[in-house]
Amino acid sequence: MGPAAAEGNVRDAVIAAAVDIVESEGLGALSMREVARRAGVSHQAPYHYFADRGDVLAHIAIQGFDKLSEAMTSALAGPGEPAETCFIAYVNFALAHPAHFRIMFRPELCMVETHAGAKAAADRAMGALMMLVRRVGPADISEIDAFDLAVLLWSQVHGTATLLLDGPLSRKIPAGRSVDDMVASVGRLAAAAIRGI
Amino acid sequence: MGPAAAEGNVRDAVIAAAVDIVESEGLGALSMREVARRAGVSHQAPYHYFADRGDVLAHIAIQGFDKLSEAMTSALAGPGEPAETCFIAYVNFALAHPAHFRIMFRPELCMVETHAGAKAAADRAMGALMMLVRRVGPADISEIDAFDLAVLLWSQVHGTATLLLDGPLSRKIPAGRSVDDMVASVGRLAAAAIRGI
DNA sequence: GGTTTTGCTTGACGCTGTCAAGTACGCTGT
DNA sequence: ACAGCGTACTTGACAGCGTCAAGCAAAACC
Repeated sequence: MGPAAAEGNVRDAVIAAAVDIVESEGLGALSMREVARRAGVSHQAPYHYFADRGDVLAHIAIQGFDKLSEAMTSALAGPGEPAETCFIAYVNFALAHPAHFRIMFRPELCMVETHAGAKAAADRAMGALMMLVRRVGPADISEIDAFDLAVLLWSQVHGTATLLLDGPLSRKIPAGRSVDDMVASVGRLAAAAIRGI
Repeated sequence: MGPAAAEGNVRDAVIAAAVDIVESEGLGALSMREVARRAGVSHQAPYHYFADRGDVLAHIAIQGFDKLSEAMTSALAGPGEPAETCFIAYVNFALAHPAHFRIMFRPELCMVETHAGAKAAADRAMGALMMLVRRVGPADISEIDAFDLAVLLWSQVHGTATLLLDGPLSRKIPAGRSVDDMVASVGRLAAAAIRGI
């Protein structure tokens, strides 16, 4: 098979290997030495590109926040009820990129509090969310109310995503019910709830 | 100061030390050897009571799920709009017991999927939630709709709690706004949204 | 063509979780 | 009284981890 770092870039191979491990073996199996092994380089090679383990995870988080921002923005640009399409886009992102999503919201892993790049990427994602609030909220909404509505919306969709991904929810889905169906149904419920405020 | 395992029980001291470490230093600083050190025992003493590291964390999760069930149940029994009081009880539990809460919803840590006791405790908490759904939902609600409503409620409150605890939310709260105020306000919004469905 | 920089590798350190063995002590049966 | 035994640990060892330090071939630069 040869080294996994097929085309040139060790930097990308390291990130890809880390994502791969988390997706196939879980967060608990993630170690930098295993990442290096899977990328086909020595155990210290990753540290030529990243300051430390946290820096690697921070860059995975950045990648994730950017993908999420893009997914939300294009969902907003498309047709359909904005709250509902955004809801589905957010949850689908989490289910399609579980490794990114899990790392993004683990501050002790991705150092989103202290890592400048990760913080900026998270803020960009928050921006996409605020666009949604401006779309679904009343035109004359106050600053405070807009913030509360943003929290409500974000909490709703983030809660669904985390409960599906890491919570007891995935085990609880009634037989014969597809995840997509349930997500869409809860998305409709959420959109209706927001409209009813 | 002498050993931290003041009164008798090493078992309890181990759990308390682990919770203490996570609360003061964060999840990243949690190691069984540090736990043992802080409990004033040898590095292997904890393994006399727990099968392995995961088993310790599973018992912390059990403690957490039981505390959460109790908080939800007594919120439901008390006066006030059930959705709103439960919302506040859930979020307050997360903020008051951050170590428990963080561990409870990290399957790779607390083995909630494979650990029988932890699974059972999580199911008991789900039961408390279902009681809430029966209270706030229409009397003739169908099985499927009750499930979707439960997901909506739980997602809402769980999302708020995780975003406050580990997400970018805690950094975003506008100046002069207390967390309690915001939680209560979002709780009212959520209750209104549920009523409006 | 010598020197610096880049892109790694190899080696070492202390810390980790866990397996294995040892030790001190209270109970129990005779 | 005392051997035998389970309980409640301790001590020791091991491989794997993240990271600091040094080395080293090849490319880039002057």
